[in-house]
Amino acid sequence: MRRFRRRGQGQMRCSTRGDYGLRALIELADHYGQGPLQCSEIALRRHVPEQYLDQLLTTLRKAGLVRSQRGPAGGHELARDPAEMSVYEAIVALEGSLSPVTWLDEPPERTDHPHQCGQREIWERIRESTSAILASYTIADLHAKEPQAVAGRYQI
Amino acid sequence: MRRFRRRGQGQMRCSTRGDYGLRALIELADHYGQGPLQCSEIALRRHVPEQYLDQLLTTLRKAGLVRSQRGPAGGHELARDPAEMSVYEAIVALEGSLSPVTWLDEPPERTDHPHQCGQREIWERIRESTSAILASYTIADLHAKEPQAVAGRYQI
DNA sequence: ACGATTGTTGACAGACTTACTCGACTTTAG
DNA sequence: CTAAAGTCGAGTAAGTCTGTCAACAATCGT
Repeated sequence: MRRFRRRGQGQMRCSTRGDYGLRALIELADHYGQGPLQCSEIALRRHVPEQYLDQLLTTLRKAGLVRSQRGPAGGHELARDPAEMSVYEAIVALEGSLSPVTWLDEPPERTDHPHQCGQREIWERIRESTSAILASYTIADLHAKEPQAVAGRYQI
Repeated sequence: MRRFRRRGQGQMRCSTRGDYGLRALIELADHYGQGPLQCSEIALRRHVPEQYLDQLLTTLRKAGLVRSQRGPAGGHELARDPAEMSVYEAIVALEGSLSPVTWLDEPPERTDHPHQCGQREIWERIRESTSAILASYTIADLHAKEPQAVAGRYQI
């Protein structure tokens, strides 16, 4: 016997990427159809570090969720109606695979541990239920639920 | 605009702790009622690093899932019938909170970002469905599903 | 009494991830 | 010309994950 270590709080987590990215999408949903918003303004209003948000917007653009306009008075806007954009798409773009265990994305043959076989079914069910829940919400849903204090302008 | 970085594969993950710990519990279930098993033997048969497994067994013992016997011919055994031990208990003991986002474990008041409010409902539903799935399996279920090749003795 | 085995505690290391920041240069559009 | 986004490449501070190593105590069978 040797030792053990304190446990942090949680596995299966969503990082700040998902959180910040969703905040940006909600802010964009708030301005949908009213022209592009600049990264700096989104960052200011949603309390996200600007240069970090920049990376996230690039990710979202490459995933086709956001369109960007260069030049003065340019900025970012939603590529589609927020009611047609699921939270699932956003989270997958921002966070990557939803697999709770890394080996779940690989075929069972490549998993060299027959000792964990019984587990595969469990984690697959969890992944599916997680996906289904995320897919059942749209960006518009989140936008609609947000408190008015935040929907107002420039709450610092 | 600045840059962004390659994304790894996945958030919301279960680490090797959960995997290894479950393997150990399955092995113990295989010997349930036949006296204690030593850490070294479990490690050998389930291909888990021995000293790491040691920590995990300590964690499982403190959570009341495993009983340990000191002295020669000592070892570890399941504290209860594997059919009465849920995978949920094991994973919570091994991995900690099941919250997909850290702030979910804190009360909404303490969450100082009203910008993420709409998200709380989503992540809570995911946590609940994950818990329900894990709670619906027992260690005995996993043990029963395991291929015979593994259930045999000393496959190296 | 001896030896095998677990219990407890503390330190540490290497690889990776997360959350960022900074700088330099390019492209687009008013 | 300038304001904005696009692209590329570095780097950092902190934390986590997966372990290893060492010392010492407690328990039990022989």
